[in-house]
Amino acid sequence: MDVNDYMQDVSDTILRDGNGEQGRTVTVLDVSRQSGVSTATVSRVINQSPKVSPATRVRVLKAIEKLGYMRNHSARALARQRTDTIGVVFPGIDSGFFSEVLKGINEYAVSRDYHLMVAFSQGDQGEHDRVAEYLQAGRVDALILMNLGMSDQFVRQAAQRELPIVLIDRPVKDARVASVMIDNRSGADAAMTHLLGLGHQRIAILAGPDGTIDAEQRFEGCQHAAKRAGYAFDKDLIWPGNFFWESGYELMNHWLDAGKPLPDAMFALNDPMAMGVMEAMHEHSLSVPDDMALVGFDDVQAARYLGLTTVRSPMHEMGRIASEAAINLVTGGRTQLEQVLATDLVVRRSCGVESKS
Amino acid sequence: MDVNDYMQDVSDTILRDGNGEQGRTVTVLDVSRQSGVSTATVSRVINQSPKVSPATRVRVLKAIEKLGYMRNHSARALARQRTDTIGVVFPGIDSGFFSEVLKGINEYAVSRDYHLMVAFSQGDQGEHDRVAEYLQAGRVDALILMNLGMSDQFVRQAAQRELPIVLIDRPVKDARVASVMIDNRSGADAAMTHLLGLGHQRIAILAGPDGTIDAEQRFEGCQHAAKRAGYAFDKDLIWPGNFFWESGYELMNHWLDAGKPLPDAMFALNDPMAMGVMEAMHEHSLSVPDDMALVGFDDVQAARYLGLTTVRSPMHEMGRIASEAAINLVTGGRTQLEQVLATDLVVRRSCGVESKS
DNA sequence: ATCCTGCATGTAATCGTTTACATCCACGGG
DNA sequence: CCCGTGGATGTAAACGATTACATGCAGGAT
Repeated sequence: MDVNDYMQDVSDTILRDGNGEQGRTVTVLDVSRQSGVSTATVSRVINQSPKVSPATRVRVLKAIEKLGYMRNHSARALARQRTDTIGVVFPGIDSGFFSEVLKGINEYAVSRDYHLMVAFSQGDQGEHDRVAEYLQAGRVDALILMNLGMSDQFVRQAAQRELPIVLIDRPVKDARVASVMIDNRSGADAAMTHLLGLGHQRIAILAGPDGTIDAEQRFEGCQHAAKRAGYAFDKDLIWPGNFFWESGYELMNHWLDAGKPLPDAMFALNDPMAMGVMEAMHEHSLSVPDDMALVGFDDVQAARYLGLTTVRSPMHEMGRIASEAAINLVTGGRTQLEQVLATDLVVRRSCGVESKS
Repeated sequence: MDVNDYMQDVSDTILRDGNGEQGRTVTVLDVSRQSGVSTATVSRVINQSPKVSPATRVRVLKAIEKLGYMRNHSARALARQRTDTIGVVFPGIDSGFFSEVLKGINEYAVSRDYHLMVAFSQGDQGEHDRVAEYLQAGRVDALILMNLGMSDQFVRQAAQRELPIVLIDRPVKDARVASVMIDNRSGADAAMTHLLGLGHQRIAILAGPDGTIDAEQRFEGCQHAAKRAGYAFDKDLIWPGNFFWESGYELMNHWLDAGKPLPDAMFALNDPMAMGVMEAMHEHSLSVPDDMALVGFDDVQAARYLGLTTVRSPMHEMGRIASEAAINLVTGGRTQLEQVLATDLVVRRSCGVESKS
């Protein structure tokens, strides 16, 4: 195949190619013929290699334009052994928290020309592993796991396959795994301190499910604040929530239906539960904050709509940081393996302090 | 390379391969050697071809197990000219509607062994096209577009590239493009009829942005119901919303701050706006439904939390149907190109009728 | 014994790029 | 006039699978 056969100016060639509406895919070979260079050079142009003379570069670019060439991802990935894609495992159930994180992940990924492949974890244990397995086999360059329930065993195993892994909202268990967390303790401490500062005497805690890091750390924050203020919890006022809206709704309904007296204030360890509590109270014609002050945690979108005082988790930033960590791990850039992001209290009307927005 | 050289039983071979912890990737060739067959046969086993004797099948499977082989996606995609992946373009801003649709898409896709690649459209026009361009070049087998603002031109263009496209919540403009819609008209009609049936005299409509299909169809539904009931709209009570929470919030605030009298009822053409209205009223110490009945549209998750009467859009099912259509288009299965899904009214307390949940 | 049939399997081309290495050429110094 | 140097470009071998086609073989019909 003598390339010189094609050594004619672009405008000379017969126009049978039309504007690329043909069925056959346009490849680098077509471009190389059209522009009279080798496929290697075409590839160099595509990949912005500096080792191409300006003249050939424009010739190739013209040919690309004319033929409507688009590079084939699979072939490229195969040759380069990278996919420019990061996989994200998304929890099946989501209260808006992870959706927001996902946006952050995406935003940064896009800025580095990476793409996102998402898989949903349906909740049950076996499913978790199966879902993440999808992402093996060279489909993605790195994995971001947003799922609290993912088994440690799996994480380690995956890490051994030389697949960089970033964990969100979950501690590291292994080297080779990066993690991005939020400062649950300080956040909970601040919220608790705020409630105590308002002079509330009987403060209830709507806790999270046992065994999850967030639930534990947030509770620790509460205890720490209480101790510092010399406040002692009433055991009866520590409710066993599970982080779902329903749990707040039902626990509060039971409490009220049983005719028990409301606490002065309640700190629900995440927003959905706080919203469940609000709803139950509303249905009993009780008012937040008049009958009970209420504080949540995370600042999901709906919290603002409901005027819920809460602790803001920097979801968007978590995503960005995780994305950055993942890509840096792939490209060999430096990365801090464990990052803890600050939280801050957002005061709205649900805690009884008047404030804008 | 004589395969007979490797014609020994698996258990005979030297165990220098360990359990696959080596750095080099395990390929079909490795498996073929290990099991004493050709790569073709290995491939046949992997792809569940029936043309393999049971004996060899187990031998190959053992080898795969032993070496920890995982097939390489890029190579497979390159050879088969399919990726088993469908791309989803997700709107940058989302009130929970599209997240839910996405879950539906995923659920069905998983059941057919397809994967999901997502891209976010950041809102501005140019971005839309750029984002969807990602998904070209053989990265995905089909595209599901959830974005209202995607330009028609782009859609047609993409359709010409033989890439099956499914539009969600947006009408077809071209053959070769499937679409999944909801029955906005009937839904709005039902909501309006409900409000009229409750005897409300002054009913406000919080409309959607001009030019979007949903907004138009929903409004038509209102008009239809009104005409049938012999009810005439007050022009002043048709508010120009834009489907965002802020729009409901601000319009209601302005109205109240101006000291104008509340309507008897309001139908916000989507939930976020209804929630904005609720919030504004709440901040003015007004009650829904006592001071004004309120109905929304879509039944996003938060609607339930707020006791908002609304029209349910079958988001999950839309996703499922879209996913099914996309995959069927790829695999050549039959597909109905335009599907309209039914909506139904969900009565909660915001319209003044008492009812459970 | 011969031939045909059909199943199980192997051979090798192919998918579209990338990239290490080889080549070619022009230019400047000696 | 020769040679070394370096920049621009070409050659061809990967990358890891799939698959059309060829082959070999066993068994039944004749």
